[in-house]
Amino acid sequence: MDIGKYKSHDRILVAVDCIIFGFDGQHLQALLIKRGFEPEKGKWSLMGGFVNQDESTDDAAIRILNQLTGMDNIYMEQLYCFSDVNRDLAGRVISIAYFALINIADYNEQLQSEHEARWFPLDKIPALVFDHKEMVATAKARLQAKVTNHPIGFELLPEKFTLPQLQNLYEAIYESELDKRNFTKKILALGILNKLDEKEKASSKKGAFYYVFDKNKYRKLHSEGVKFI
Amino acid sequence: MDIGKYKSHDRILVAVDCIIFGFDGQHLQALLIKRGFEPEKGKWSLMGGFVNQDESTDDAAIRILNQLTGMDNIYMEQLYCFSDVNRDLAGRVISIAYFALINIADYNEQLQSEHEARWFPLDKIPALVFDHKEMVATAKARLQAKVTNHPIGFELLPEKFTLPQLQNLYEAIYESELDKRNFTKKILALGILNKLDEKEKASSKKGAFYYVFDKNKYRKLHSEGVKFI
DNA sequence: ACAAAAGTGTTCATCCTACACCCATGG
DNA sequence: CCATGGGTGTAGGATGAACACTTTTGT
Repeated sequence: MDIGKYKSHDRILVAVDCIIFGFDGQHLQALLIKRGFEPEKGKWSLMGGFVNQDESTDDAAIRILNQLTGMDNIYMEQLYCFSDVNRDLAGRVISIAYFALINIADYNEQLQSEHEARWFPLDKIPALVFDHKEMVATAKARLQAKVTNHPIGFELLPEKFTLPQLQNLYEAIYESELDKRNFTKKILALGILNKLDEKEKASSKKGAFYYVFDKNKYRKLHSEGVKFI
Repeated sequence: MDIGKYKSHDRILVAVDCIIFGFDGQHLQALLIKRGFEPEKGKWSLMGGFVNQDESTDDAAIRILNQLTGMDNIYMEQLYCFSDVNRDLAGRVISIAYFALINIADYNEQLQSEHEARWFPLDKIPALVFDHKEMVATAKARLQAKVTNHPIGFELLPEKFTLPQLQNLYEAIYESELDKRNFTKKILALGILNKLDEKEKASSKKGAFYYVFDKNKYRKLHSEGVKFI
């Protein structure tokens, strides 16, 4: 491909870094790895990698996420481009950050060990390389804002979940407690959850009914103006 | 600077493109230029340019915006990274799009001519090069979302403005009409506008009082949870 | 029987929406 | 004096927040 007039301009290394969120039932977690190469080898880091000539940053993020988790079809969205001149100790690299939401139970523990990956609760993130701390903070803020108007919280839960589990999730994301009755009322009023006959009995004696998110009902409703929790 | 282990990776041309919004009192406008170089020379385009090794994308956007408008201290925020492999006809270029809000009256007409720049109402944007149409659409959506919770509309107005002018602006952004009484009530209740004694008499016989945005009052209030219009 | 979590309604305050007339002034 | 746009208040409906007791069942 002819690069024509562009020849004389600076070319820059472009990376993607992924903030991967999971939920263990109580706390919101981020998946971090021990960085495997210099500089800063051995330090905690987001999973990342370089963007190739023949792939979009979206494709690169998908590839890199799959490398770490073995998972496909993960909810992911572009977060922000971090481009400070000295953000990477080894040279000029701009990074397009992505955040991903995964059901922590689907996560393949086996792959984890190759990269020395570990989940950290968001309030216990260790020191991270470069500007990764800022990336995590930005991702958390984006998640909080987004979850208010979009049904992405379900990405962090198993297919079947109970209302108490869902409420715990929202409480973890918002870092504040919600009223059980108001929460139930609001979420059920949306008409996007289907109640199953089955109960989850592990976490209480009475047991809580399972629900599933009905994407079709949501789409119909989503023509205009959705408000979540 | 040592680029260490990164040497073997692909380097990519990184551009920024600016969606520049202005407001003429009635319609929301975007500032476009006739592209001055190949490929697609002579076609309508967003103002853009390449990011240098020694500058952040923010700095590049500021530089490029200044080149076109001669203006500094412009409200600008990063929009999105567009990175499709074939988005630029002349080769692999990723573009970080920024959107800017300027007071159209401050805009220096002189500079305009160098770049053959012109304002276009948002509903009359001509065909644009590459993926710039998508960029404009994304910027418009972001502006609509952002203006609801953040006092950035004022960036599009002169320092002194009337309530009818402000309402026209919000109507232009939302593409819908607002009730005058409700609008006035809501915006004044925020307590972030200072009324002047002076009236604007050009657009009506009675004249409308000028107001100014009080950034300090806003900051105090902004500790937590602002809702705008 | 009791501990532990699930489930369920009502009241009050607040916010949003709809709506119409008088005012000031330049021509 | 009249045409034009500026300015103002209220009532009804919808939404959000606060709040406590009963149910189920495993131990």
